[in-house]
Amino acid sequence: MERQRVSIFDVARAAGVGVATVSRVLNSSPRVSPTTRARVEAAIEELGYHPSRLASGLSKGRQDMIAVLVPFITRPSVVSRLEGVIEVLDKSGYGTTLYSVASLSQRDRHLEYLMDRHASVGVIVISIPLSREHIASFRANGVQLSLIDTAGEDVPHVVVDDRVGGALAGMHLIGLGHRRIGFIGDEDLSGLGFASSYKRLTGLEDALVSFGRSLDRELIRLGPHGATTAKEMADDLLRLGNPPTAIFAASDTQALGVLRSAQANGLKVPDDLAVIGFDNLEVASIFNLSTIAQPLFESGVEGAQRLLCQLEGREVEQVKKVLRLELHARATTIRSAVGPMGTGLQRQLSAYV
Amino acid sequence: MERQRVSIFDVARAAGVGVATVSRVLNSSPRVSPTTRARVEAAIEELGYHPSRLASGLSKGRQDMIAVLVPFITRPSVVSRLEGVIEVLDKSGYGTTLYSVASLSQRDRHLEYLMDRHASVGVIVISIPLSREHIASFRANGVQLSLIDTAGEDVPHVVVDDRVGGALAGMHLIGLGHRRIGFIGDEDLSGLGFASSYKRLTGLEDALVSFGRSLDRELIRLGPHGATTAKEMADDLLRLGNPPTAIFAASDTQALGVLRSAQANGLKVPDDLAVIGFDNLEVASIFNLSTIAQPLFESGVEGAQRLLCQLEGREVEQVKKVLRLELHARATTIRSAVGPMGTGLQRQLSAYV
DNA sequence: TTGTATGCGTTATCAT
DNA sequence: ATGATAACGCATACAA
Repeated sequence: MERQRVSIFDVARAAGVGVATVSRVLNSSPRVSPTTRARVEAAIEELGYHPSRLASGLSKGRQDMIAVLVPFITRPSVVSRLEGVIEVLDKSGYGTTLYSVASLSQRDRHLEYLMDRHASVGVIVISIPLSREHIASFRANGVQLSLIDTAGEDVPHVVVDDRVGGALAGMHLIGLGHRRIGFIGDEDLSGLGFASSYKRLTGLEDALVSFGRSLDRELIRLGPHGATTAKEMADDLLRLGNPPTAIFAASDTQALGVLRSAQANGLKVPDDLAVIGFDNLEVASIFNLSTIAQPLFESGVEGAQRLLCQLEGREVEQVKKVLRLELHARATTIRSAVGPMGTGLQRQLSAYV
Repeated sequence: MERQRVSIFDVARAAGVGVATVSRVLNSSPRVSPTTRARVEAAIEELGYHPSRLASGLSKGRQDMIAVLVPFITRPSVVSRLEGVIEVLDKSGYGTTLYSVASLSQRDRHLEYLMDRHASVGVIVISIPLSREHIASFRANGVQLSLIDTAGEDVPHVVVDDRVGGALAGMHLIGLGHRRIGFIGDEDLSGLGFASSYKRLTGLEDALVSFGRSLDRELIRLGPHGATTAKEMADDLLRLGNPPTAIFAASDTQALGVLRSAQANGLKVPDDLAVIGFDNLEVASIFNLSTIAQPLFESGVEGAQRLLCQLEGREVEQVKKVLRLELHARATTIRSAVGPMGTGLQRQLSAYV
């Protein structure tokens, strides 16, 4: 048999006060004398009382919940960001609700629900582009918004410059003498409009153009995100009559597939093929993979803090916050004593952007 | 300015009916005539009405929310499970709330909150051991429970037999002629009581004992989960006067670290050192890593389905569901034409358990 | 089949 | 400083 819920009324009776006083104690209002406060707190402890968020939310007209909208929770980069978000939210007193979206319809369904102030006070969106209308609706409904890895007009967002990141990778490879540079990136099958892979490619083009060269369409392969498909695309590239001498992968996960392809094809890295990724996941340092590092966890922390900031009524000082990218040149682009899996001297050319 | 919320009352007025009728339509009660139903639905559409989960929950005495308790969201294995859970929950009509726990105090805080029927109708716990008292409390409060990768008396749970998995790995290595087998696993710093690493070690011991041998404590290293620390532990093992000829890592992530260590130390895999992992993450197939495969995503799907089953009032047919483990013998234990990173013949000895 | 009225557990507005 | 009471939006027992 389920025990009866102990309500604010029970506490009030036990403490010999009115419900309003108990409510004041709960919300730490200053307008209550120390003695009664103590009595109430004792009663709360005694009865093992827990306030109902439901009732509180209904009464206040909004729920003390923060929703987090994420795509493809399988991707390590998304998970790292989410981790940062949770870290902050967890000690904030707000509950965290997770909404995973993998398709347009799912996105719209979730967004429509989240517009409701009864659902959450604030929403954190990770890597999912929002339309002007979406943002306007949130605003109209009084639901705060904080964006991570995606931009939005007049909405606090924390991003990196993917295009600059791509250029960084390109410059690095060009500086090493590479002229035929392949690219392996994402094809956006979901229709959600992920742009980071494309932006990184554009950055690569920037780098090439600045050296009087241009992007070779033949050396570009786009496909579903993942190491396995990346390997297949790299195989494809390496089978070309005039294959690339370097490959820039839009993520470390994909770079792993490229690495795998190189070895399967008997190519030495970085001599026969140079490889650079993006993200700087743990696996990158393990495999001595050159990469463009971006602060994933920090982006989550930052995004969550900015939402909390708004909820406290403070203005976010810097609506658009750009996090730094950093080139980590390791053994898959730079020859060292021991090769890409070795422990040789690991040069970290940190190019701060 | 925030627009006024449209409530069930507005809909009732617009449709010229009572609120109860609207409520019946919303909850698809059969006790409403087709014509009025149509009128009400039209009004709902017209006004863009969305029922408030808050109010509904308060009225019903419980929220249509399902909480998911997860540890270390960074681990790919946990993420895969969570992915499965979300996949199912997402099309169930319930909301999904995520609670991440990394410490004992965090676990207790979250559990205490989740006991509340106002917080959620059901709770899914991933990989976190629950005490008898915890389980009893959930039951007393009428909150349904479903466990994944952790056991519980009389509570539906889906698990694998980690000990058998360890034995499987052990038998495989022993069968290949290895006698000095090292183990690299997790040290449970959190105090939460994760046991899978330990169970896998016990399984390895079972295998050794069945061959008249015993576990060599000298060859065991436990440390914080991660590829980097695993590499360090492997380095340590390989520096031994009489180093192991094979290493069983408690997870693929850790096996990656071992692989890295082997190459850094100039050891050929699998000739100088055989390596086997656990989980069969995507990275395992990419790197041709031998491993004990467990159905991670499926465990999430199964766990979520079992909770939904209970919520529909049906009994879960099989309280303890054991998922199958499978040995994938690949190039890090079995010599092939191209070695661990190659694409040679990939034998998959599937030992169903 | 449909409408009325009450309760769910809080917060907030009044009084006192 | 404190207490009584009206919302909050919905579900449901009861009445019609």
